[in-house]
Amino acid sequence: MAVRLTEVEAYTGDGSDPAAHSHRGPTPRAAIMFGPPGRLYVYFSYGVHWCANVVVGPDGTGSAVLLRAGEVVVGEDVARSRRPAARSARDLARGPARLTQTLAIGPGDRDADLLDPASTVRLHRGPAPDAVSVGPRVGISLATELPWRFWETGAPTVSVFRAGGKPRRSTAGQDGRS
DNA sequence: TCGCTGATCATCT
DNA sequence: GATGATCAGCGAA
Repeated sequence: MAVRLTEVEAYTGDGSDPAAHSHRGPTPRAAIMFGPPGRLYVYFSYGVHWCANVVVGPDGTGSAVLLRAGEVVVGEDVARSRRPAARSARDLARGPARLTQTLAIGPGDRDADLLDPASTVRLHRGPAPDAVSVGPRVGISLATELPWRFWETGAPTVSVFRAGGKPRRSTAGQDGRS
């Protein structure tokens, strides 16, 4: 089956991005981010979900692109069987954990080479979208000022913006969430 | 459609 | 011992 990506976020390990898993160096979890580009970085989120990233940049950079959303273009029946909770086609891969569920990506796909035709998960280049929008990343509480989320303008599968979890005391931003 | 809450655990303090 | 790069289900508007 295949999904066309409609929304992604960038994270860098060069020290300027405290929201990145690689920000504290190559810990066991983030080690794959520091490896060669084109590999899959998979992490377990909130004790419930798996999310997928594509490692990018020169070896050792610790940078990756989080796959946030897409639309199913091949194999919608398979996607539906994997995500019975989806109420509409656009919910099949709308959000990073839903995307991995639809693609059946999990811990077994860690460090998969996305450019190797023999891999179970692969990344292909598709036609460029008509327009791309840029804005703040979703669901993080650090470095919210970096406009490192990119999505296809107008795509119905794009995540609704949410500010990060609980406010982090260091930065000035004090919203009323508790 | 919006807002809230529970689930559940690897990672880091 | 606290905290998330989240989602689904619920009730209310």
